[in-house]
Amino acid sequence: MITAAVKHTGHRHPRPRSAAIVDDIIAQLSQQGYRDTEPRRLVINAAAAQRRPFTAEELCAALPCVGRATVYRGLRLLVETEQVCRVLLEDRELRYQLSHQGHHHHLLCAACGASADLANCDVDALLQEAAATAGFQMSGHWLEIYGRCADCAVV
Amino acid sequence: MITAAVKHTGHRHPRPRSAAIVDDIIAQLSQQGYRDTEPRRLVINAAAAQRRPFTAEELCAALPCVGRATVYRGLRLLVETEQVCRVLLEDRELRYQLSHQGHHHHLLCAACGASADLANCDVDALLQEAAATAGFQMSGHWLEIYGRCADCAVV
DNA sequence: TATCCAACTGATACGGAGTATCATAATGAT
DNA sequence: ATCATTATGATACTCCGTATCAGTTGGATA
Ligand SMILES: [Zn+2]
Ligand SMILES: [Zn+2]
Ligand SMILES: [Zn+2]
Ligand SMILES: [Zn+2]
Repeated sequence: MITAAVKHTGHRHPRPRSAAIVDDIIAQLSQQGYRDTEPRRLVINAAAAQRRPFTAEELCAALPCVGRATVYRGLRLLVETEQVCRVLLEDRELRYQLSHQGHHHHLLCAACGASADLANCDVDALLQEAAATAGFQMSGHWLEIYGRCADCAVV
Repeated sequence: MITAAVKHTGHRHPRPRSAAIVDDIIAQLSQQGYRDTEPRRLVINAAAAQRRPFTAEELCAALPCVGRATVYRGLRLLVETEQVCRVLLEDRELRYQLSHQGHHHHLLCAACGASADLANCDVDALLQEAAATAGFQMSGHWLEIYGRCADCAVV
């Protein structure tokens, strides 16, 4: 049986490191009028525990006590509030990962599944310009980068 | 209306303008060992008749006499042989369009659904470089650009 | 032209991913 | 403690795409 993460609010026992993340996200959601519920915390906690971009179904499997619809709703909310990013693999499988805020793109390793952020990249400006040259007003874009991370690189 | 260059192959009755396209694609497929079949021609013809990126289901609806599985298989083959591109909309809906060969990206208009190609863009080199800086070996990428085409631009 | 096999087709059924519904439960403001 | 609002979860559903498989067709060969 799983010993559930007990909610410690201000006493001596240290909580799992992800607890701070969960609290932070819950706080952000509260600010926007969303409630602090047990299933929602479980979803956030499970998402934070993943080491790789994960699928909604993986989260469902990791949370047998949370309804499937609730997991999907939770993820959708987290994406809407930009706490979680969507990641699209080459085979169009949709995965998620905790967001590091701000606009960025993902370097996705085909070998180990790792995801790294590519920020501070002027791709966006370049695209904007290239689009404008074609008389196109760019309002957004979707960019995923596939390959191999440093650890999995082929010599 | 656009008067297309009709390919006259030695007889008097002009065929629909798309016939040349169909013949060309069928020829390419034949070269690779794929057969020239009636349903396959119908799929290619219907694809060529679309003015906007289209969904597989739209093609099925346009081809009631062709089995659904055949339409899907036909599209898959056309994508594999690079006669057709996949286009991913912002809501992750998958659409297709005849390919203009070579690597390129799409400028997708949210207002009218039009798609224009963005070629001759050095985004790829920039990405490659940015990825390399992060120790990442880029092998591919997915990029779609959303916004408004010249006709639908907001002043 | 007849033969023959691999490729193709289409009806059907299946599976995965995500959402609509709706009765019930929990939250948090008062 | 009350109560309106929001959230939950079981279920059923839709949508997209694919596996299956018996029957058909294309086209190479003779
Ligand atoms: Zn981006
Ligand atoms: Zn890796
Ligand atoms: Zn591309
Ligand atoms: Zn437009």
